[in-house]
Amino acid sequence: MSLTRIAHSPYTLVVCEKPNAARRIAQALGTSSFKEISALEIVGRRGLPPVFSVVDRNNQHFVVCSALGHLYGLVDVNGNRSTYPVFDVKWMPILKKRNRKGPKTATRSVQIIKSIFLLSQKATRFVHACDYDQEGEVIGYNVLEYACKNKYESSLRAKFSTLTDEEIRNSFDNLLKPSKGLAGAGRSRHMIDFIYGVNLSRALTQSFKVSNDRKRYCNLSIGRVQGPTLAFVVDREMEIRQHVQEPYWNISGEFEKKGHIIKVHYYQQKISTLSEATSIVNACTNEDGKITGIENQKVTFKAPTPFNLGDLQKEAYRVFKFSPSYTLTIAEKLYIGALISYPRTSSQKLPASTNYKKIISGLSKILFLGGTSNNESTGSRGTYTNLAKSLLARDNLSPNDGSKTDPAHPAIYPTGEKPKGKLKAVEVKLFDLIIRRFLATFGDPAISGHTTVTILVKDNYVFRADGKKKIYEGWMYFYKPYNNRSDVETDLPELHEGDILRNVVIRMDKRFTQPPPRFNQVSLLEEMEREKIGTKATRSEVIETLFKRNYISSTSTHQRKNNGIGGIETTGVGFAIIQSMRKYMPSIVSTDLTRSMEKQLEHIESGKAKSSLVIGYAINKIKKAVVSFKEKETEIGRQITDAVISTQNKHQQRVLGNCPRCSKGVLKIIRSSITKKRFAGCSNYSSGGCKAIAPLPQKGSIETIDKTCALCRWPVVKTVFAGQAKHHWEFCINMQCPSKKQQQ
DNA sequence: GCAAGGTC
Repeated sequence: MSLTRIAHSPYTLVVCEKPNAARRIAQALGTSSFKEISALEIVGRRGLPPVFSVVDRNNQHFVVCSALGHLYGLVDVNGNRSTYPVFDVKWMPILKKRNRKGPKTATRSVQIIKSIFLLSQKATRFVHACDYDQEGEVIGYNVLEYACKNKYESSLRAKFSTLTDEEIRNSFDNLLKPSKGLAGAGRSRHMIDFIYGVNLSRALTQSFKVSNDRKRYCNLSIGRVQGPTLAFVVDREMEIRQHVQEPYWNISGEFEKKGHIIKVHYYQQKISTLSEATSIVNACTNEDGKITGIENQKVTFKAPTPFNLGDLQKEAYRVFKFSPSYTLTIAEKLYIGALISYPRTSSQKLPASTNYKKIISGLSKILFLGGTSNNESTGSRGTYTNLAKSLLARDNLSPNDGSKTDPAHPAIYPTGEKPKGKLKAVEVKLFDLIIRRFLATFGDPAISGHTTVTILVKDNYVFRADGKKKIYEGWMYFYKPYNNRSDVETDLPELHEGDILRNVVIRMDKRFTQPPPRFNQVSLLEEMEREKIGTKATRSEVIETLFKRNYISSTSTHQRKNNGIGGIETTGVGFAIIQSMRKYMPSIVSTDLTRSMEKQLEHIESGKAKSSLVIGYAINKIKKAVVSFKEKETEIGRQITDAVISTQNKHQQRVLGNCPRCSKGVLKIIRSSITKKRFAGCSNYSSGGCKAIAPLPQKGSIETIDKTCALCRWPVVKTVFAGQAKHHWEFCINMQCPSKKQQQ
């Protein structure tokens, strides 16, 4: 341990939230002597956040250390997961891994805490320099209170919103008092979420256990964010089921001028009765039209805004069909590879201090060999060389910043670094999307011309024809493979007011009103954003949890409509959970809990309310709910149990689906007596000689999800690897499926 | 094998 090496002079210990921030802060503060000390020298362990020793402009000595997000979390003092209610909780170092056989092993958090403790021993002053938000305040509070031993009150707070040299130096020149209110509010938030979530989750799990005589186990959960999110899906499901289709009629037709066919539609989009529609069609059939108006409009589309995490997730879903959590996982890898900036941001703004030209010329050197299908690279030059050139030729570059901000991080942008190793195909895809989006934010507005022609038939019936033409490509040049608006131009011939058009045909189509579309992963995420539940970094995880618990599932292929692929529907379990919660703890499934909690926390923050009282109130409420829940335990359990068991049975069945080859048998999971490996084979093999066969992964559980591949009609199944339920994987079992060829 | 929130 070489604490002696840094402790020649008295120093201020600076506590940061994450290693990156520590490095930036040390760089900004330090003058010439910038020293990095490995954790190996402090606690004898590698792989922990580095510590920096710097001397600033005023010759003050700083030692900058870092947490790794939350190092402390709440634990149930009792520790028995099957008892509830539990109100006796305390803050403890987060222990993630434990040895299966032996005692708990010290984790990374414990090692970091130990190293910060040692550094704190010789510090004369403490600066809290975590992100300036509620969670950041808590992270620093816990480090200063527990690791540094009661130093929060005497510490000073560095307040900055971006990690630029200027802001950091400025914040250290103007250190504030710690925000006790903010820390109290944050810690209360943890407490309330724990008390509600853990107690109700245990209550649900227990009720299932007792009502099936403890034969089966099913992990059920609910919480302040899970509850309302599940309720969104359940309520939408109800709306869809209760929807009554109403018919309406659409009238369209074709006119002709000098051999050009012009498609027209009746000005009124929906005609509600058959008689009205018929009378219009009858009246207009074979009647020529006269142009009474031509309106030309120039429509401009501003460049897109820089990505924040939500925007990136939406776009990656739209163009690649990546689920939001998958996108975050890939983005994290790109971030760790130093290819993009920090992805968990809600900001749509790029800092003015960014050296755009440097990044862009860096990007122009990147070349994806056969990576993206859509580069316009020429010869051996980089994938983005041409795009970069056209931007670098400009005098000044300013991105089209959006309105959303983030206290801790700028929008997502590529760093301009070249990938060090070979990227996976999905990483290339997401990286390409981020690069092109970044380039496109500097582009000019795109302009297209829209023409609306009004056609009158028998002086009484109004039809319209629309034309669309690209006038100026602007930013779309950079974002080409991913442009949303259809590039299809609808051409109109040259037309003038007063022109007579020959009537070719007028027709009507019967349509029906549609129920609202099912949520997909992205629209559910958007709903959570709108209702302000969860955070940018956790929303997609919560959706994954609902899948993992079998509360929600992807709709079967044949049911896919409206919003296309990946609709989410609720399962029987999801229904049962929401029903029983609505009965016994209605606030947990509505967004009210979040709303009222936020209000209480604001009061704590401003000093108007005491956190102990707010938490006491929450405890009281949960106590009452738990009592009435326990009384009805068997009754609730029965409701949930039926749903759980039928879902479990469904998932455990060995039949994967109908055999697409012989259409008589079913594909079943079979274990080979020779190789002991499992595979899918047709039940019609011995009697009918059907040789349909497909390999299956040998590890993990295989679940049927009532889904058939859209391309080859073979069953689609889901595998979950033990302990990694988050990363379940759906695939068509047919090795010859065209979808597998497309992916190569 | 319980929440939600940080970060790797």
